[in-house]
Amino acid sequence: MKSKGLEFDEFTCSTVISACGREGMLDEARKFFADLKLSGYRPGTVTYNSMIQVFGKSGVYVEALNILKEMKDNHCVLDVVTYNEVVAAYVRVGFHDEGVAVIHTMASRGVTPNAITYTTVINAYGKARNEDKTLKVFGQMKELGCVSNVRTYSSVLAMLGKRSRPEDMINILHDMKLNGCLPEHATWNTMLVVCGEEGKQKYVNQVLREMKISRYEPNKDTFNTLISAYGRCGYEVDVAKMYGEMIMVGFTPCITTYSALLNTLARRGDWNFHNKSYFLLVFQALDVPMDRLVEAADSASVCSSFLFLF
DNA sequence: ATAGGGTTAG
Repeated sequence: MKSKGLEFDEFTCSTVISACGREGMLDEARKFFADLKLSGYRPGTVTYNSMIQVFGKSGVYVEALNILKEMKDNHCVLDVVTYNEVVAAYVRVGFHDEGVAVIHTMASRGVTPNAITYTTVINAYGKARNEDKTLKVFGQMKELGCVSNVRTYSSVLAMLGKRSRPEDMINILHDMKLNGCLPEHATWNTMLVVCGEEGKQKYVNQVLREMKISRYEPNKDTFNTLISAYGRCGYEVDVAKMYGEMIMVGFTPCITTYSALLNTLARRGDWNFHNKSYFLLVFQALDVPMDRLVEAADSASVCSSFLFLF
């Protein structure tokens, strides 16, 4: 471009800078940015934003804040992306409360926080298993009239999953549908993952009902997740039912499927002959190929005592 | 042109 005498613009600069960031080439980004300015280019909002992203994503938040300061000193306009990057830079290093503070700052400066802003902090609080703050920010978002989307809901659901709160998850799912937000494949998988302990099979059943109401077509992953979920609850009958249904609708079981079946057995822990014959009968009735099961056991490093069962 | 998320075994 230079040899042809073409000038760089905001498109060129942000593209180069974010490419450096994706590859973790911080020094190259620094040099490119410095050279730009030396050549007389005045960076605009998008170029500054991409620089903030580079340092924010890599956890060098002090440098991200320095870029922000330079941006202000040069009277460059700060937009919603700028603030969102600053929020991301803070939460990246665990400064969640500082991230929330940025939401207030931006609002007071006339830049309205959007779903991305809120989802960034909601997700961060969720990953930190901070149930109270996750829900608090989620509530504030709603009060201020910012509409949640599927990503916002996913973050809240993931947090509730980590905290084993299936009732709340189902409430959130209802809220989601009430707001016309459609659950995605992984949303359903997330819903199913929590229902782990004894007695939780009713939640798996409930989620399954919700799926049907939503006319959701389970894919292969969903069936694998369902088999695992029922397995974790110790509900072998439904494990078998799901396996059968999976075959019926035409999905080919894979290593994950067999591993989930194996782990259903392994979880029981009592390796007496009675269980052995019972499951072999069930598996045979379902046409589960034994060689595939052994292969799964092998690849999944299931304990040798389990292999002994066969 | 730059910003946020979730996925099955153990």
